[in-house]
Amino acid sequence: MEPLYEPKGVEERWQRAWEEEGLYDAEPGSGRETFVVAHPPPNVTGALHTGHALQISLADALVRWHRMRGFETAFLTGYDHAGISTQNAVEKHLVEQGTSRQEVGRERFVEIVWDWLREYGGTIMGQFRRMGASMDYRRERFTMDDAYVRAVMQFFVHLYRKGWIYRANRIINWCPHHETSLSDLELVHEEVDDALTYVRYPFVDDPDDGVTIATARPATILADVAVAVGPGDGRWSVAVGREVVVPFVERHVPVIEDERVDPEFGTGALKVTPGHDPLDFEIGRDHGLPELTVIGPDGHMNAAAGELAGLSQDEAEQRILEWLRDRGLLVKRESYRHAIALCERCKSRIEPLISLQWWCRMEELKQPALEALQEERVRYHPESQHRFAIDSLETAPDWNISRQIWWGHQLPVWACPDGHLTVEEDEPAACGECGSNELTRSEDVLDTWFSSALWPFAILGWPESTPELDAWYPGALNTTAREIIRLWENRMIFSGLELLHDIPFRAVIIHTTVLAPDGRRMSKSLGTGIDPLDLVDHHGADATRYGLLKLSSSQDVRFSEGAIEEGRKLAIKLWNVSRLILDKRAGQAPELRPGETVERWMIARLGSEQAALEASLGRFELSAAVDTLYHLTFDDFCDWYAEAVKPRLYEGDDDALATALANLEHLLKLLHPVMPHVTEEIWSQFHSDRLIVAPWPVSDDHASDPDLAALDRVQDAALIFRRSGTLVELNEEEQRIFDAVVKPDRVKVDGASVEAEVERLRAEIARAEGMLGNKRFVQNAPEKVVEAEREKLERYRRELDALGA
RNA sequence: GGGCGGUUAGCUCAGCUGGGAGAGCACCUGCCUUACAAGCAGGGGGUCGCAGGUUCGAGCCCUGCACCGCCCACCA
Repeated sequence: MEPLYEPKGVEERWQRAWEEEGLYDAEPGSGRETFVVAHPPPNVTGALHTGHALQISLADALVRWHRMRGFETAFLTGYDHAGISTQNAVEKHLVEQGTSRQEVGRERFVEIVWDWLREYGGTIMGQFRRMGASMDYRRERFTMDDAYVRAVMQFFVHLYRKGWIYRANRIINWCPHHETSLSDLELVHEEVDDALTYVRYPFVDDPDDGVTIATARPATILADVAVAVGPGDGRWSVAVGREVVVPFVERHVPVIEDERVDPEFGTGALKVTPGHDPLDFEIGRDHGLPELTVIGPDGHMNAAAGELAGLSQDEAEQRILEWLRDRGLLVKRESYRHAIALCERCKSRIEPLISLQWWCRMEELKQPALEALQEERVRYHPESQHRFAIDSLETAPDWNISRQIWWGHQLPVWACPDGHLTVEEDEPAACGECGSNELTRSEDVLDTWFSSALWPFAILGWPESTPELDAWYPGALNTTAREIIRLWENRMIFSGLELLHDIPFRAVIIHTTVLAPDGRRMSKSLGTGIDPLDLVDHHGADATRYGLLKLSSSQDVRFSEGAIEEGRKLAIKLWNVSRLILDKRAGQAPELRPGETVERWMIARLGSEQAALEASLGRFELSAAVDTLYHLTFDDFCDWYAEAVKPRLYEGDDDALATALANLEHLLKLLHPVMPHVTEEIWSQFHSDRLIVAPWPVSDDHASDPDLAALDRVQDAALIFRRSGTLVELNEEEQRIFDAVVKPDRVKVDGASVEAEVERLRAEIARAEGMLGNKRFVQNAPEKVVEAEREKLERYRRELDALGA
């Protein structure tokens, strides 16, 4: 074996071999128990980021573990068309080429997107491979594949026919740049310095008096239809029921009472603008107020704004403020810092606009999903996220599923000139109501998440009945980030239950958010991102996987390269200890033939640590799993076992060699799910088959206690010797281990430290005696705790004896 | 404003149902020991955010406070 392990090259070679040899492939109908993971599809234009890398490390470790355990394992992948994000990228590209979406038109634009995707899309799958993700890449799916589109259409028609999809004017979040509506979940909020303007609205019957309101958006005054005050607000009781004059447009509107008005804010009086504010919209609906619109889809003042039509909102605001000043109605302006909504893609300020949109009723759809969550047929991990998921679903508002963009699944809705709507999966020949054959298709496309919601079964061929669907639904688990719970996870669950009457997966693993080293969120725009491919380049995919898993213990964690370096050290250590054993192999076959204490001890340790590892993996606690592997390898396998048997390996002891090979095999298997490449490379040195499909060792969680404890005396002796230079009496076999591992003739010991050691032991003894002398402790503490304390006391006394004190 | 999480060694973090305060990195000391100096062995370093409470016993449980982060959110 090469003295130095170089992951680069080796890793890529195995990635190719595994895939070419079909070892990632899954086939339905094997009859074996299945383990299916429909991995979250990355955006087709996306590049690997830390979140993906962690997600893959996590899912792939569990997948590889199950594959070795003999499950029929399907790790499925593909791409999401990512409507707005992809459209953005292509639009930017068009602008660079001196044209625009509007200029080329819709049909041509969609063609260009496809061309563009063929050229620039899909790079991320190569990056998944580079992480070692053992996905069945042959089965890659895309949410815009013909078959997938049919699934989406069928879902829409299904919901429509059940009466759960409807069209309604609602106030929506409008992005003036993209000229589309956005769901609440596609917004970001940002604090800005603004002004709060106090304006007096004169009473109709007493123009010298009036109601003073506060507004952050004077331009919307033109669309005011009422002034609202809190019920029973003494300050304004004289105003309620009277009419006031809306400035500039001089409209007469009522003063109403509504409990949604916050009396603490401003003057306690709110101008009601249903056309341009979500809260006002609700108030307007409840009070039967008109809904006026003075701002158009482009964010400028529209025709209804009269002489201000065509102006930007800022310009309109200036004109209105002038008007108010001239008439003494401008009470004051004060600086005001507040959060406003922005489009998460282009950061344009969101316009709340009234618009005709398609909605999906949640009331009925979510019920079975809620039951599934409450009964824990689907479980989110960790538990706190389970509660959050239930709460999110309970409070889920109706879902705005239409988008006014061009890239996506066009709604299967056709209108005739009379405005009748026909909803069919395929283009109908004639209007379902009047028979007109002059049909035009709705220009809207569906929210990207509407198609994502079908991912776990649409990729298996639904709505067709396929062997894959039959064998692999429901799947085992899904991994994702916290913020995706509402957007995706919950929606997959209710969609699966609605269409297939079964949950899509049993577990959802909500993974850690990896923050930048300074504690901020990793983001391209902040420049705080860490490119996982750089990590892979420098340290290897194994080390990167290990490191990310190591970091994945809590909800949020700061990235630190130290974790990755730890992984790299582990790979190197494993490589080197393998060289020690394998370089002496000379054709010897692995076989457990333990002759000495230290060998039985190592076998027992492998068994007990395997049990610990399996427990951690079973709980999806990969951080703990990785920690177990590290210490098993370094402390037990290398520092004790390998050191102890080394002399016998050099003597050419066949039993020791065969046993060492078998123990190495065991260790490689345990490490493979986390560090697949280096383990496979070592495995290949003494096997012709592949570790990736080697059987997982038979679980041995009751490794015998005597074997596990066999080295206790030697390890104690080593500690005493290294600290104080005192040799403890050992039996012959223990002495051999001691000599091999501790190498006492090579250790220089500072005699003065005997004193310190005696001191330490006396202190420990005093502490233990104190505890055991405390009657309350002895009476109340669990028996095993007291017993452990007694054993400790005895051991300290023995050690003190051994030091001759 | 709501939800979740965090505050433990210089740094990044473990610490399960209360009973020895830990790991990795960094630092110090000694070792080129025939797998590994990308290594081995040893060591220093922490009133476990603050204040109370429960308990024989609290990093862990309870109450309050402070600070930090993430997610969510219609205070005009």
